[in-house]
Amino acid sequence: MGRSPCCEKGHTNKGAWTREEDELLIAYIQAHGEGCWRSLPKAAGLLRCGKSCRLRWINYLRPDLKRGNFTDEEDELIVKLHSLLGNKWSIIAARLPGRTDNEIKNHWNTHIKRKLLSRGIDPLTHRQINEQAATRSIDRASSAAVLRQDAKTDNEFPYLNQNNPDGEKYPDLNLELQISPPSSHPPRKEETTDIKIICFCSSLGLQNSKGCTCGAVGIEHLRFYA
DNA sequence: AATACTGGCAACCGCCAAGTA
DNA sequence: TTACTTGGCGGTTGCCAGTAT
Repeated sequence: MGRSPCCEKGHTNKGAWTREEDELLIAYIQAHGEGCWRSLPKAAGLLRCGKSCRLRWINYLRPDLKRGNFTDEEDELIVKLHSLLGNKWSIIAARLPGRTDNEIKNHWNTHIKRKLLSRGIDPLTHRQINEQAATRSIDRASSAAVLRQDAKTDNEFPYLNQNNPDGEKYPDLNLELQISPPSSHPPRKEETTDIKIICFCSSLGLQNSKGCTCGAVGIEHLRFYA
C-alpha cells in the first residue's frame, strides 16, 4: 500500500539555504543525478525536505540556468505565451531556455504586469483596459484601431499592436485552438465537443524545434481535456 | 541619521494528478 | 478498486536591500 511519508517534517531545516547546503546538494546531484527527491536529502546529508531540495536545485542551482535580466525578446515571448496560456508558468518556462517557472512568475508579477498596466493593458485579458470597458459596444475593427494608436505599446510589445483583432493580434502565431481528442483514443462522438488540443510549438512556429517532438505541422501535442 | 515604505526574489504552502502497492 | 505517496505546479509569504521622507 502506497509509500512511506515524504519527509520527516520535525527534523528539517527551513528558510534560506546556506552555502554548505548548496554544495552538498550540487555534489550529490553531480555524482548521482536527479533522482528520487524523497531519499535525496538523507543520502546527500541534508536536513531538508525533498521538495525543498528539488525547488532549490530547479530554481537556483541548476547549471543551465541563465540568470540575469530578462531581454526584451523574452519579455515579449512571456506576454505572448501568457495571453495564450494564462498562469501556466511551467509551460511558459519550457519555452524559455534557462528560465524557471518561479523566475518567470516573479518577473511577471514585479515587472511585466506593471508595464502592461502602465500601457493601459489588462495583464489578465491582454486587452486595452479602456477598450474592455467599451468592448460591449465597440466592434472589433475599432478595437484594433485603438491598439494601432498606442505608439508606446508599439515600441515595448510590437506584437500587441498588430492590425488584427483578437486572435489575429499575433500574425506570426497560429492561435487557432483545435478541438479534438487524443489521437490514440478516438473519442466517442459526444466527447469531442469540449476537448481542446493545442501544440504550442507549432502555434509559435517552432514545430520540429528541439522542444517539440510531436512532429506535427500545425497540430498539436499539448492536450487539454474538458 | 533614523525610520518608513517599496520592490524584488527565494522559499514555503497547499493542492492535484499520476504512480504504486 | 482503494488508499496512499510523490512530484510538480501555482499562489502566497516573508526577508532583505534600496529608496524616500
